[in-house]
Amino acid sequence: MEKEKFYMTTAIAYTSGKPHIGNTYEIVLADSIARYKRYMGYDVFFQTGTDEHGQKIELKAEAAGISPQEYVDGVAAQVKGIWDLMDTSYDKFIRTTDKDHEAQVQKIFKYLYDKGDIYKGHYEGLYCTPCESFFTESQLVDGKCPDCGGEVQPAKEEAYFFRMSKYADRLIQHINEHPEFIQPVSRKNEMMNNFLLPGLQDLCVSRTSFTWGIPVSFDPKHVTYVWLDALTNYITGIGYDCDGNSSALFNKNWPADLHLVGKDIIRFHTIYWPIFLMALDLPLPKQVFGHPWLLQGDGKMSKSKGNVLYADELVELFGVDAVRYFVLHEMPFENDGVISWELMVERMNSDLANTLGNLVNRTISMSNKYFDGVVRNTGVSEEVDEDLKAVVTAAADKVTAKMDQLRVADAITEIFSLFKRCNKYIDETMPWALAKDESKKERLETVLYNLVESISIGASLLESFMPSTAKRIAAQLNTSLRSLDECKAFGLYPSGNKVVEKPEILFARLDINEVLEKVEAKKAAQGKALPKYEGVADLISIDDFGKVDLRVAQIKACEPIKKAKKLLKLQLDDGFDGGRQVVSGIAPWYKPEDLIGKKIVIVANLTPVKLCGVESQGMILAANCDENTVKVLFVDDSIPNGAKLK
RNA sequence: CGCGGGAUGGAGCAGCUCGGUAGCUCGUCGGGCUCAUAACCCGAAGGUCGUUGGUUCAAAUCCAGCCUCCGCAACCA
Repeated sequence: MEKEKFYMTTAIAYTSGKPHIGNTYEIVLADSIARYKRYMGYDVFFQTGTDEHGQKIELKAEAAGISPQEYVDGVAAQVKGIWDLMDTSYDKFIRTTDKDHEAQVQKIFKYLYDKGDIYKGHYEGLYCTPCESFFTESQLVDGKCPDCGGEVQPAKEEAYFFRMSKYADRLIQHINEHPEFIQPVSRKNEMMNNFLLPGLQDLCVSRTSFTWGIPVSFDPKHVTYVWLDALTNYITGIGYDCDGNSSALFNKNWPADLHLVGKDIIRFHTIYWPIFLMALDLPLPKQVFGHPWLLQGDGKMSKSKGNVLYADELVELFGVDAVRYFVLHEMPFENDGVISWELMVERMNSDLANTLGNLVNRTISMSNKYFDGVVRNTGVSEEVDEDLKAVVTAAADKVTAKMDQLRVADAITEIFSLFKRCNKYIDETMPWALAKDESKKERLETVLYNLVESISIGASLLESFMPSTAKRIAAQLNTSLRSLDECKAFGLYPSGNKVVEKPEILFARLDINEVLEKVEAKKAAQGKALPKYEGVADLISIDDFGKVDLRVAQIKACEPIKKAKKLLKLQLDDGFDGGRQVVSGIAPWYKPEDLIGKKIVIVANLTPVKLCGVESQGMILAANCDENTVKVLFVDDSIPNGAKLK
């Protein structure tokens, strides 16, 4: 019988930097699904890869002093390295800088242009120069820029657009007729209500403001803008050809059965991507699953503190399968999961070391102790065996049912229920008591056989999620992992087989304090310690200091900025005509009326910037008292406005 | 009114779509057992399911408002 195909993808990772544990989560989740589908008998093709174009990368490369290509080569290798480290079984790793991908994107762009779905147009609207933003008539406040209140003028900028509206009705119909298309369902309503029903805007698909992208073949000053470039990887990666010469792989696998993406980009995958496909006359993917995020909890880990979690660091401390187990287990289904060192250690100890590791260990130990490792089924059954057998043989179907709904965390829980049942069985049968009675010897053999058999099945089911652990268990039991069907029958472990003499510790228990110490030690080793004043910035010369022009100024007016939570807009008398406007992130600590009239110190020669669209011509000095408190530096009223500090 | 998510015994979560005994893991306490990685098994305590109101015979679950926490965004110059 021909195997049914199953084509699934992850989102491609953006190569602006090293992927952290949250990115890694997606590939591990996808991998466990891919492996389980194979296990179920599907002919799976599993694609992942990297998204390598865009302005951000251009800038990063420039900052690093290398070409964008060199930059993305480096990051892509890093991404692939982590995917491999996590033991993921992808079939194809596509990069959007692959030549065949680029060629196809150009062809697709041209095709859609010729077809009239892409047209050359303009960003047109009322432009606010300081804010560098376009607005529509309705967005204006009193005919002025809603952000800064400044004058706006009509302006336009050339760009290519995709006619989204043309296909909107078809898409709405498709979504309504295929309730399984967007998963979880809660996302479906979000898409419909927020984007589709109000009416789709045409999508800008080219840019002229940067060059690191796929040029539009017939208008090379434009490069293809992100979504047409990135989303198409799902078809180009398996050999789509716009001219009609698609590969056999493509013809077999398209449409995709599952796109696995982060919930943040589900919109692009359930609206823009299907519409692109309609325009190309291709069938739509069967399902898009927007998975939740893995967040770093407890405030002890954050980007700003420079201690973001990376998969390779976690692996170093816990091992690949433990990290796989953790990310899969902590991610319920619809809600975001949390990761912290404490939670990692708890799961390690409780589930992996105690429930699973210890079970394998004690079972093998008893086999050796009582029967020199030989496991025989003597068929001396008792009532208690029945429930064990029922639980064990039912596990496969339960796991499959959960996996069909992509409830990976629940699927794993089912497997661990099996192991827990085994532990209970040991207590029920009390092998050590049987061992004391020579007449119970055969009963004892059966008990141990039942345990070994149950563990064999559990390990087999576990393989998709923790591949190397499953193999290690099988090796210790001196057996091979079972097929899914073989997991539904009890008694396939060869009677008379001999397990290893010395059980290997699968997962060692960890002490949370030791782990935290190691983490601290590692962090300390990484950060260059300053000998005397810890946390103080590098030394500068007096000349460097001289570059900073500090002045006293008085606050004349002050008001909050509507769009911002933390920002206040301050009008200052800095001793110069007209004064100046400064924006400062002190709203959580000061009310405007508390500040008016006060004298403060400002940095007078900072390059002006816009914050939340409001121009700030300097910065006021304030002290970080602790993590959550900022206090402004007020100065003596007798100091004249504009006085320079040194 | 920027977008989104959450609030369920000490901690982390499930249950909510399709109202009707509040469940799991960890922790705590008590007990059992000793094969095993101080592990395993059993039992107990502990919850007005954020708040107010509404619908209903019945609300953790549906509806409205509120309070609060959190992510993201806005480059906290």
